[in-house]
Amino acid sequence: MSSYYLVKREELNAVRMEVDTFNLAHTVESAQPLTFIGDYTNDTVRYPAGMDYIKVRHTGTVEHGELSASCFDRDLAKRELRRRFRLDDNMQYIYKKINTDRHLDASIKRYMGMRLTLNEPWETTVCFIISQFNNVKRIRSIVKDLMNRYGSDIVDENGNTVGKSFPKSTDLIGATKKELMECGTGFRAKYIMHAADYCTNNISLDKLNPHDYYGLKETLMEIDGVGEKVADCIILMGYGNLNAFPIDVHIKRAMEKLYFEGKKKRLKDINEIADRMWGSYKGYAQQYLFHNSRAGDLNDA
DNA sequence: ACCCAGGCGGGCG
DNA sequence: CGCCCGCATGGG
Repeated sequence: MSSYYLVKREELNAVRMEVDTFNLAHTVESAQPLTFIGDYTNDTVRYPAGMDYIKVRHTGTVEHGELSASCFDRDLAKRELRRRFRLDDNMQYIYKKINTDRHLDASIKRYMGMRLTLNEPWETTVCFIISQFNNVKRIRSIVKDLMNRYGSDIVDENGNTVGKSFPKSTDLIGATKKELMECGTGFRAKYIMHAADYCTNNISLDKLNPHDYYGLKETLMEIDGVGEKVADCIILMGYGNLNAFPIDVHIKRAMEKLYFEGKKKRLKDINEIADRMWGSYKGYAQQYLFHNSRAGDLNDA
């Protein structure tokens, strides 16, 4: 039975790491890794990583606990945890940097241990193209449909299918507009088609320099459907560059309310004040503000 | 019936 | 430039 092999697989390939200042539920609920499937009652999450399927579990307290991951490749699991959940971030230091006022202080206290995640550039690009003018629940649904239709089967060592991979750009090149519409992509179908073509034939997302904020932004915005905000999301969550400060409707409203007495401001002004307050850590500030401003929003599951 | 959702591209003044 | 509009779709 497949369940037997899954148990065995987990026993054989489980990797454990100690982790401080970590909250898995907040990290997943903040809806940045849109391919993640969370099971909060067991404090676990599972998601595809390349042609592997990872299941992560957090035990212990937020202050000090343990992360365990199981997948086919033990070394991959170890690298995955560190990289994907940014375990090398010194959260106490980062909190010191972004805790500039009572708003950030409250958000940090509320979501203590929430991490940014670092995801694959291509997956991040597709997910955030889909995110535009959309809500999180539907974004997740669309991403899931795309994976089911265009992803490859992920199989364990016994040939049992355990999930679907995230489709590569080459997997999506053959997609027709009709098919993409059936996945619920709507008017974004043409963007996905262009992105698949452009990222296969014109640019190589994996070769871009994560540290070159402006260079990244310029290149990413060559893709149809990628503007300022989506580019910043990709730079932050696909390249791990904390200089990015994506300004969506939630952040815009929150920033105007908190720092401009509720007055309407241009994106440029909001970005400037973010830079003054949080400098090269503003990506983390954004994440805490974003999640806080979405609190009580039950639109996503 | 309306409104909104992690915006973007295109067109116009 | 800055502003404004349409855009697919599903859930409040």
